Amino acid sequence: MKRPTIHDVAAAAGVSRGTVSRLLNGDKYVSPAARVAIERAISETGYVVNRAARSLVTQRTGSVVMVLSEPHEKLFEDPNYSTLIRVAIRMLAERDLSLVMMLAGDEGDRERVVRYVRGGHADGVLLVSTHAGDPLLDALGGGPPAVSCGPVIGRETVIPYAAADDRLGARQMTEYFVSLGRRRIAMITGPMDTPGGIQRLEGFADVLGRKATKRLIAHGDWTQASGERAMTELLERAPDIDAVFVASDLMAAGALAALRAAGRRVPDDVAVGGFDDSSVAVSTHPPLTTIRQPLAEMAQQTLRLLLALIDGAEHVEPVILPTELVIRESA
Amino acid sequence: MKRPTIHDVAAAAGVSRGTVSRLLNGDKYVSPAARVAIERAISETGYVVNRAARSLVTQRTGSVVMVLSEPHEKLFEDPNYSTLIRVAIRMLAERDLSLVMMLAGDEGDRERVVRYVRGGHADGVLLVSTHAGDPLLDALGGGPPAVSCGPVIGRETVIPYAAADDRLGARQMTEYFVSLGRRRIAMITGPMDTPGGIQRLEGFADVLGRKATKRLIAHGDWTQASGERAMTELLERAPDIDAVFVASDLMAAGALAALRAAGRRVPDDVAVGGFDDSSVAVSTHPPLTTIRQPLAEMAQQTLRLLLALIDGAEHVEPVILPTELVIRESA
DNA sequence: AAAGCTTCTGTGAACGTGCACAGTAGGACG
DNA sequence: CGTCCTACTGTGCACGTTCACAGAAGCTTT
Repeated sequence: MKRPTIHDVAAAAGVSRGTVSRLLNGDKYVSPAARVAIERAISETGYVVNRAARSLVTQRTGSVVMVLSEPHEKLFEDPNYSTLIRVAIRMLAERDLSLVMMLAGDEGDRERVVRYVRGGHADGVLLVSTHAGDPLLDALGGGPPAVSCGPVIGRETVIPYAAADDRLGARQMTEYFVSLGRRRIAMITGPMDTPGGIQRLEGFADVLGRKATKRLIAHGDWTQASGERAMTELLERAPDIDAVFVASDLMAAGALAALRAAGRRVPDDVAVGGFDDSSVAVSTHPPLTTIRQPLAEMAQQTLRLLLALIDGAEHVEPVILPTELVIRESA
Repeated sequence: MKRPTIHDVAAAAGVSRGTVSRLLNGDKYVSPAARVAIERAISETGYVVNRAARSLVTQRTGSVVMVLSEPHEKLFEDPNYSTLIRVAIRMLAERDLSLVMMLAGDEGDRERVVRYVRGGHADGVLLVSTHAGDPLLDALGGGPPAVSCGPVIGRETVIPYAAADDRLGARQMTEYFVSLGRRRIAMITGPMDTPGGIQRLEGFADVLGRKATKRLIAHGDWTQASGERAMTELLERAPDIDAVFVASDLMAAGALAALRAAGRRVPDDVAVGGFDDSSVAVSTHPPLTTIRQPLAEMAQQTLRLLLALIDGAEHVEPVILPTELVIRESA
């Protein structure tokens, strides 16, 4: 019991392969009579086009590969990914493209990705959380179009991306602290080799100017534990702080624990602001005032860029989307 | 500048297509001389086998499709998925299989999945959180092998799966409460049409017997808000409860909020136990005592089953893995 | 009536691979 | 010396599709 081919459909409809193919590929020049006959034949036989055969001649694969560069352990800690995957599947499906996933955590992985992509097995590449200076970026050049969700920093040849305006978000939070009358405002940043690490600190400094001294700034690595450590450190260095802007909700959860351990009340003694508006923001006590990124729109725009490039656009502009302050109880 | 074909490699190595093909497919009967010549030719030309052409003749696609049946909004709320995806990519890559993702949230999605799979575009199917009575299951019958991560309940034709022993986990937590001397132990379950909803309640009842009265049981839908509601409800019905087993960490976070609102101290007045050992378990205050599922091993076993079936195994047995009690501060 | 459109249809070739088969050379064995 | 076996190699075909092309039929224009 073999699967029906385009031949079988053509025979059942009393036309030739060519006509069926034209109908399938949206060509004009198919008579109404042929059209209905073929459509009936397709549903009768349960025909589904064979993508392998199609790829062979069209030189297109009908798939886009999403490359996850995150070190394996912390993959998906970020709710960002789930939204991106969901939106990607959805938008690609509309164009009859499928999403294949690959990891690029170590050298072996990266090699595999390069072979796959350069071997012509994907029509497009969707980079996620690729780090600056990742050799993957160079290796991928010259292949199918690639975009990134979130900026890739430290590159001369810019790769198109859509991202939230991290700097704006940081300004919003810092300004909110100022408007609350807080005077000694500290910050816990992310790693300084990531866009989020750098830009959120920039926004913070934009507002505070020279008041953003080194003494009031500590660095974390996005993990909850690092947030706790950084907060403890800050309290030692500057016991009189009355607000702290933490560059991610998860680190902010850690900071809350450290503040509690030190006997500070939140927000009475110290106001705490997070970033991301992730699910932990509402499970902490008190719930976190934070900055919401338009995750769905970021994902949509990223895919829009990629699809445009796949369709042959020469060049696309990066997209930067505004963030939003979400006020809860921690500030 | 076309990509090199097997022809080009053969020519460069001074042999025929057949010999190159044999080397590529691990056939014996390739002379050492030919072997080195071909290997050099491959690396010189940068040859990568064309999967489409291969699929066409082998009738295999080299890909496995992961079907996410979760309603879209709550997709990936569960850290389970990230582990599964990671492990799946990894184990499939070892066999040179790629992972493609599809959604099966609504009727249109489901139709697409069925067309894709029945159209012969996947060598295997990896079902995730498929609900009982999902029409997808019937539609997929007769196609390539399918397995599920987590049991699919209420089916006559059982589909192979690997899962954590939910019932055991629930017993562990309940027994722990008993050992602490708690007397009025309540439970907040998941939806009763999911395996986790049913089996965690069963384990609870296993230990408490007739003491597990309806008055002490409330139902949630896995969301934090539902946990909060259920807890409030329980406190009204039975103000004297001194412990509550919540079927997921996220719902437990909601329950903690309700308890705090009611002025109960945790764990002094009421002990709280969660389930999953997800990331929220450590961001709540106090951190949750919970049940850890061996996520990585569940994923590995699920993939092992699938790969065995793809390799032609007639039948595989479901795998049930033990859970583990993780004691933190909430109980 | 001839020529030229427009609309539609069928056909052969090509995409790059694996597989079955035929064939060759060399050694072992009777 | 002939036969058989082993180790290896080359070749034709098929997989299912799209695309370019040639051509037919009907209509309009010259």
